[in-house]
Amino acid sequence: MMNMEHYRNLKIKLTPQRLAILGFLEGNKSHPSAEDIYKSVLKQFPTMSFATVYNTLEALRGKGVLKELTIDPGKKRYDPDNSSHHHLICTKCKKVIDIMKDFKLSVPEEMAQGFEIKDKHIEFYGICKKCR
Amino acid sequence: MMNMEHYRNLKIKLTPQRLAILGFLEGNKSHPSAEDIYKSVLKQFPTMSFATVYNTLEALRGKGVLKELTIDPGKKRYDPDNSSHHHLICTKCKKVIDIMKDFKLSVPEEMAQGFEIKDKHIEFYGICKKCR
DNA sequence: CTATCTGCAAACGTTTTGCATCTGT
DNA sequence: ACAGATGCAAAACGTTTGCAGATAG
Repeated sequence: MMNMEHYRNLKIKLTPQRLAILGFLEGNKSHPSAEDIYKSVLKQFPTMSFATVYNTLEALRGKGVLKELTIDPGKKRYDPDNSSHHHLICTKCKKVIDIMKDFKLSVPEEMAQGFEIKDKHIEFYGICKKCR
Repeated sequence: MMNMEHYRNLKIKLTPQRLAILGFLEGNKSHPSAEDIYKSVLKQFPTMSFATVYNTLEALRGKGVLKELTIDPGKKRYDPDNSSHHHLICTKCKKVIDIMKDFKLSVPEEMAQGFEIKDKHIEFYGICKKCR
């Protein structure tokens, strides 16, 4: 459980709406979309708007608190785990699970065309237990 | 250079618009968006519409001629190379180059939560020669 | 001949923006 | 007090759809 001090260290204004979003995201492994987050927080704050959701997500991304995932065509999804890890995606139901393993991959220099490689993300695709 | 017979084997109607799209994609390593394709074909066919672009791309995807890439948040990009390969993306200018290497990766069973893994795609991120 | 495709315009889902008001620090 | 956040509505953006007319096979 994250404490208030942890949140204060983010140096962003801690409004009730933002605390609700942070609370929803904390430990959340569902890789939610903006709408998932909006719907959840709407229960506590009936005046919540998408503007606030996106504003908060962008602020948190800027602080390195979360990652924007582009695994879903047509919508962004968010991952509150900012550590380096990978994803396994069910191609039927779009469920996403974390793969917490550090793969050491080397790209031959002649393939990299002068790029300086900084990071990587692996998407594994498959069919989950339920969908099989 | 693909010949007409190759295209006929696709068993889709070969309209002039479709041939123009196929011509643009052939050997194209730029990973274009729908708009890139639309703009290019518009020069030859001033009445070209996005409906036709998307219709054709979906038909070609169905035939296994191209891949839809989700590397760019907010828009799909298309890769006329349907073989298994990976991508190196410049985080500044969004340039994408192909990494034609077969990485053998194993996901520990206890991490896979009963998924049947079928495929994978690696995105490498970096800064390209020009942007450095 | 006819199943399929084209092109237009409207609709859609997601994300962004402008702006008046409000609030955490 | 005031920099910065909220919430509403409108706009922007990429994509999809409905349909009347056109065309490849």
